[in-house]
Amino acid sequence: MKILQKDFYNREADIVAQDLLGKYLVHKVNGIEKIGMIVETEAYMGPHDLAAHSSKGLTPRTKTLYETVAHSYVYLIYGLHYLFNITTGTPGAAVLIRSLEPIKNIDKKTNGPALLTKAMDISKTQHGLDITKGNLFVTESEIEKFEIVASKRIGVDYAKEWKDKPFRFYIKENAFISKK
DNA sequence: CTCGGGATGCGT
DNA sequence: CGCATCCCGAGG
Repeated sequence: MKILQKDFYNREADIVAQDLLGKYLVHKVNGIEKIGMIVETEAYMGPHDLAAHSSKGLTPRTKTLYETVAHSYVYLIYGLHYLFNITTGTPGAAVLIRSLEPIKNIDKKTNGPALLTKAMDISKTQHGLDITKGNLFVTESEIEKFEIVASKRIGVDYAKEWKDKPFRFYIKENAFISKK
């Protein structure tokens, strides 16, 4: 199946976030392909978006956000959970993958941003990788048409005028949406 | 060097 | 609702 290339990611984060729905996230681990269909995402638009890590400025942590397109941005939250993002066209912008529907070789829960990183074996080791080649990438799929729902993002109530913006996207009535 | 907070999940 | 439990950025 066709691997999504840089031109796909080199657009605004909210566009990429919606386009990623229904695509397959693939991670090859020890020769085994773990595959999940992306069913829920969130867009973080860039430094002006107060919910985005890049709004704190260019630091060692946010370097990948500023300087790459189509790379993985993985970080530890609350001291124990890894979250997986993909950098997009605007410097400082990224898409958070929030939920997957298990497709192949998945033996853990995937309906949440920290759950799917465990199930897909994604952690700090996978930070900063080029997502258009190597063992971690996203492919096209033959999923039929579906309806996209937009809503406010989760857990960003501190982000002032940005907290209620509709940058969370998910496939309507999919069973693997992260619970509210 | 300290200190505080955070894009969560789970059990109560 | 409380807890697990850690990295990073700001300030001294």
